[in-house]
Amino acid sequence: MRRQHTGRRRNEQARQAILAATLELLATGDTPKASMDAIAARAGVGKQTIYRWWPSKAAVLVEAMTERARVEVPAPDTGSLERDLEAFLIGMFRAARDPTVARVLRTLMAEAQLDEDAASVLQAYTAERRQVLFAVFRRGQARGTLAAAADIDLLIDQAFGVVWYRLLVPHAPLPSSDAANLA
Amino acid sequence: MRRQHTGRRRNEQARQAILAATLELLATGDTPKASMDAIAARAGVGKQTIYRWWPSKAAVLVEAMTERARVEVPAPDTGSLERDLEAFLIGMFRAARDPTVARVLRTLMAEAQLDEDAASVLQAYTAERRQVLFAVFRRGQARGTLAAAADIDLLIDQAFGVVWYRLLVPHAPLPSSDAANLA
Amino acid sequence: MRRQHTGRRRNEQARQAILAATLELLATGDTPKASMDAIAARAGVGKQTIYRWWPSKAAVLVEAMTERARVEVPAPDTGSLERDLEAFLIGMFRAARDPTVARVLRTLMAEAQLDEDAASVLQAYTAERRQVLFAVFRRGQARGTLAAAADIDLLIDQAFGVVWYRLLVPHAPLPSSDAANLA
Amino acid sequence: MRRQHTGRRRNEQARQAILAATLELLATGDTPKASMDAIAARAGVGKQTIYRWWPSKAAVLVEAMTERARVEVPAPDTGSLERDLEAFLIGMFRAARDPTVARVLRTLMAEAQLDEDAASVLQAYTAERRQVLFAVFRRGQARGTLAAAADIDLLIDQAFGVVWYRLLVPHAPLPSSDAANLA
DNA sequence: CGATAAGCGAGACGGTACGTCTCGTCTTTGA
DNA sequence: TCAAAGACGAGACGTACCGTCTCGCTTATCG
Repeated sequence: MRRQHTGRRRNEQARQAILAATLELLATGDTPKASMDAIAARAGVGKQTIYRWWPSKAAVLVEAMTERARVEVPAPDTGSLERDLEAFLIGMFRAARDPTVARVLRTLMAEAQLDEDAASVLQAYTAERRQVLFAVFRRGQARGTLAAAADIDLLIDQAFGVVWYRLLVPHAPLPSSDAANLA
Repeated sequence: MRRQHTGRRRNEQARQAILAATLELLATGDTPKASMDAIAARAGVGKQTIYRWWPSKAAVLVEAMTERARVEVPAPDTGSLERDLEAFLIGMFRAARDPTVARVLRTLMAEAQLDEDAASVLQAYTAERRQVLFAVFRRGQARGTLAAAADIDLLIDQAFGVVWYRLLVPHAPLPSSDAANLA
Repeated sequence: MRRQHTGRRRNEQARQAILAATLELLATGDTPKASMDAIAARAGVGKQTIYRWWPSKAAVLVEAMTERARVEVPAPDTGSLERDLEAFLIGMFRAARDPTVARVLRTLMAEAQLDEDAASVLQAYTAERRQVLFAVFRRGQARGTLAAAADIDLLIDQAFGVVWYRLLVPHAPLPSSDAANLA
Repeated sequence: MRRQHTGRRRNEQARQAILAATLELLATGDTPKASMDAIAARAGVGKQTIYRWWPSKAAVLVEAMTERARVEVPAPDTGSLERDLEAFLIGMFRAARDPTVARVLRTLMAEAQLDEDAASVLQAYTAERRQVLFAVFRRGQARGTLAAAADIDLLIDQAFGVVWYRLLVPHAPLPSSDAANLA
């Protein structure tokens, strides 16, 4: 019988240090200085340790964001499509207003345009987020609040589109009131 | 009286060659190979000639895009807000479907997240594009087709948001039918 | 107690390749083509690897020369000042007649005039070479063959001066017979 | 019959300004900042004006040196080889002690190693200087003070070699006393 | 006096090399 | 067997000069 697992186990402390270092580096200064070398140095970790567990910088970014920042907006189920939607949007807007989260998302997006692996990481992340909103709309259709013919995908894109657009081309804040209007 | 202009004039041929080389490099292959070195080499131009006239890669991208690709969607004035809007959106979607334009826009967006003055270049470009759509909505309000209280900025963000979102997180095409629906 | 040395060790193969490439590039052609880029490319090495270990091109040149070319003229001790001196000079002339060595020395000297820390590299190299000749003259003084009042530094400068001068302003060859005359 | 000379004449003021600017730039600072752009800018002159009259930077250096700095050591004829030689050497040493002259000579030598044209300029300059010393030694032979079999070329090389060597590898000053010793 | 011909300051041009930065991989040693 | 430390090949970045090439203006000579 083969040995199941020898050697040292994954160091949870290191993992935390890496994610923390990533966010800290992105939080400070205007220009994002979050190079892999910088992250490793600040986390007191070898670069290989990062690459052992994450396939790319983007993956680190996503995990840092979802684990430590509060981006995972819950999908409420109040019984009313409008209220569910508004709650979701307000949560999303609030998260996006956090400067660190904003920075992470922007860096992630940039990375995704330049690197194929990063793109698929972002793809996975957004797909998962879309799923939540999808459920909200589906419930609306089930209840008859939303026309069965409505193009849910397009509706979702409108919601996420506004947030991303304001994140990436910062021309206006993201007040919660807009979330309500949008709904 | 001061002399008006001394020294050799800007070489228009070089300028064209640079813009052309930029688009060509972005058009080919999956990974964007549009480094400044590559652009200069392909254009048969010294790197300094690029840096003399454009402050950043982003600036080159925007100029290449607006000059040579057909991204400047006109703002029609048919008398009907709905028709104007639909025409604009369809034009925008069509432009975004061109692979080269898409690549340029994505690269530009990535650059803008990583580099401060790339950001201001993108800012200027989007502001100008927003202006066009702004006029359309204003006319709608003037005619009473659109509620005076409507948040035009938010409406504009919805429109551009959808396009950018689909460009940057490619999960679905940009069919013209969606443009109609959106309107 | 501090750790002695962690991390990957210096790659001796890379070091050799760099020094070899340097000499090869200097050996070929009339105009010296030994740019850092060219050296790195020919050695199959990243430029950073060169800059990690040598502060300047001059440092690479000196090391290439002392390691691979036979410039380290030994200091004989035959018992006679005249014979020692002649042997040293003949060795020096012979080395300087090698086209590659000549090219290296000339490039090194040029670099030293234009770059401050190239100058200190050359300084160190020449100081070490002077030391050898210094010992020869000292022995002469000890034996009484050379007047105690003789300005050894000046004598050394005459010896090296002639060689360098003929290297840098090539108006005549460096026949061994001259070395004898000089002695 | 062909026209002799039409058009504007060479601007002597510009010529002087160029030579002055060259020396001034070499005189200041440790690192030689005498780029052609810098010279032209400081002289208030177009670069083409320099290249119209001098084939290379080295040519400008030589002319700046011979025209404005006092390097042209005269060849005295006192009737005694020893005195002539000493006078010449003292003059040479004094000139070489001037920091600006030293800088010019060093830059010139560096240039000559990297550039073929510069090399021939230096060749011409040194050949002319050698001529002067050659005459001195010849007179010595004529008078019988110097053995007819003496290798004059080698003697000249020793004299110039010492000066150049101390200029290029600055390890000791150039006191006039050494000039006497050398003689 | 007007045509023709240089020379001039200014500065853009195609190039080459520089030295720095970051990426993701590879290697060594200590724990 | 894992982890830190850190060297490695690769390649883009933005800057500095080089020597050449226009521009439009100024100055000289000649028909």
